[in-house]
Amino acid sequence: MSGTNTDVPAVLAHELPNPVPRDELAVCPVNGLFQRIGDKWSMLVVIMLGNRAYRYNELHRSIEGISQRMLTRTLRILEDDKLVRREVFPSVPPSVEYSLTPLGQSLLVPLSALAEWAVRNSPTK
Amino acid sequence: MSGTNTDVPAVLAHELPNPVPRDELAVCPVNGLFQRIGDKWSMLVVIMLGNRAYRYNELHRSIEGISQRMLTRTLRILEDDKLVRREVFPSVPPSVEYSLTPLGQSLLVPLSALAEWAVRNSPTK
DNA sequence: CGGGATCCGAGGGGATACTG
DNA sequence: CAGTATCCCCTCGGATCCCG
Repeated sequence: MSGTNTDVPAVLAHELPNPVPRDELAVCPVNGLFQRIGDKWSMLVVIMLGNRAYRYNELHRSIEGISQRMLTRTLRILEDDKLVRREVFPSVPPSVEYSLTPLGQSLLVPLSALAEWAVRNSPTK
Repeated sequence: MSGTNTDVPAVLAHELPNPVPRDELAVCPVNGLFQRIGDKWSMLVVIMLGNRAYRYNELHRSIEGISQRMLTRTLRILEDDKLVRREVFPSVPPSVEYSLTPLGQSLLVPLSALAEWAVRNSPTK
């Protein structure tokens, strides 16, 4: 149980000093990002917002298939992660605009690379 | 239901012809890959195998925290996706070796880019 | 050694209804 | 318009036992 992860790749070596307490592994930023990428909608929203700013219902209609609950939840999480910015315009009726932060935009780069890989290599099927 | 996804980013445009049946969206290779990235262990296994080939229990010990069930499941899925190759050596005791396919290795590139982004931009916290 | 089969809890995610 | 609240299902993933 002690001598594990000794030959871990460089990309993760930064995260696994060695006899890594498994709690540390859960907090690993790489896995953290991977988790977020995995939840059904996050990255789709990021990609949409990479296009331009959207208002709430506009986003809701554009993604079509996402529930209000999940859209809201996804946006809140992305907001907490500083990937998305939320701007409220106190008009009548109220208007809320979502856009990518600089951090969010920077994520778009490696993300697109991955998306292109997926497209280029078919659905594996 | 009809006029949606008209301003979808180029990266997804390939996948969403327009009045997209949501089943199609589920089959989208980009989302497909993202899902797989998200499930707790897949990409960790890919990264490990990016290092070198591993035998089953060796992999099990190296990741340490993964259950047999999930390791097996993850490997099977990755195998179906042609990302991982499984080789059985009919020795006594039996030996099974897992390694990345060329496809799997090619995934490693954009994946590392994403991992580096995650490391560079802290855990957002 | 390399798994498969089964059971179970946690939470991700959809549908629907309601609100400021 | 932009959400919140509730219910409920279903999958993910861990634990445990068993097998060739």
